[in-house]
Amino acid sequence: MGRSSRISSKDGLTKGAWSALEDEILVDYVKTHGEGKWSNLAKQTGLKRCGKSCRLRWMNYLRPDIKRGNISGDEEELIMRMHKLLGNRWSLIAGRLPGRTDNEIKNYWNSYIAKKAKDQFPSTRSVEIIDKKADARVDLHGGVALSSGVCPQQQGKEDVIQLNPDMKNAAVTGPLSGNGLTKPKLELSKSRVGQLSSTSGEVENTPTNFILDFSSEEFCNMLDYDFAKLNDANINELENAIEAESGGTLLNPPLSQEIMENNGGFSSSAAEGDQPNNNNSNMVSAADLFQPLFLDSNDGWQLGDDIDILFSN
DNA sequence: AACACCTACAACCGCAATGAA
DNA sequence: ATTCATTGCGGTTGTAGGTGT
Repeated sequence: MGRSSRISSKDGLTKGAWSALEDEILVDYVKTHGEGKWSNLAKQTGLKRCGKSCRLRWMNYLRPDIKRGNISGDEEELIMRMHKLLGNRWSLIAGRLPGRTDNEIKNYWNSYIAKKAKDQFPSTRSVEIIDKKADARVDLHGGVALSSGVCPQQQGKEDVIQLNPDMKNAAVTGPLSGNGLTKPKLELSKSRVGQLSSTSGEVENTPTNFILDFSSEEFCNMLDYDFAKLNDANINELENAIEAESGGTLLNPPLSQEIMENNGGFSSSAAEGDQPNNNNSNMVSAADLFQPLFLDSNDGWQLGDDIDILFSN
């Protein structure tokens, strides 16, 4: 499997599948010189491979401690849990699975777990959160983290909401643009981000600051919890909110003080390290959670494109 | 048997971070 | 402070082998 054709590039380097002889040269080199200095390898051994290719071959295939094939149930469970927590940070996930490479886990995820999860929740609403800045991505499917990238079976039906680039230091608000339910966008201002973060710790519990003080990970955790309980009623509410907001007017009142008080773990003090409160009786519904996202468009927010949330059927 | 399609996975690519010069 | 090389990461691609028709 994999690639087999051997190509010589313009600079005389070989690309494509590695031969047994090349592997042998690489292994011998690493035995003698240790890992690293990959660029020197080609020079010193005459191997017609770039350093990058050598490193990849060693890390993903030739390393003696690599465990190959048959990912166990325990490993799979761990991968799923880690992915739920970290998104597509394959190297971090691989770091928790001795002998497994990031490439292997990525391949396994893309070819097996994602499909399995899709099959498991074929008709459930899904939500995908993408933190482009942190390079984190979480797909929630009825509360279960799914795959990276493509949301299942709803191509052309995504609603996109773009949030601020850094949950810890920025507000989440702004006008929706786009064409209604098909692809609404939530926008924000990076200049405003600076203003708000400078008042952190002193600000009142406005809905904006409610979101403001969470790291993207904490925010994802909140969404994970809330969306496990997402039902048609608040899906509709959310969709109505998006539709109405496309006119650019204030749609929903801010989160009530009552909601804020009932969710002490979600207060602005979370910035100091509090974790989201997972007590059911104190849960904010998905619609409540997202109400603060739809604020007055006259605020002058500009586009920020570092975090996406996709709602999909 | 032949062909088309699917799956698994090795390898490549582009980008960002890091460190040395 | 800047430039450049190296390293590491995640996304994507290409292909052998498997499976279905």
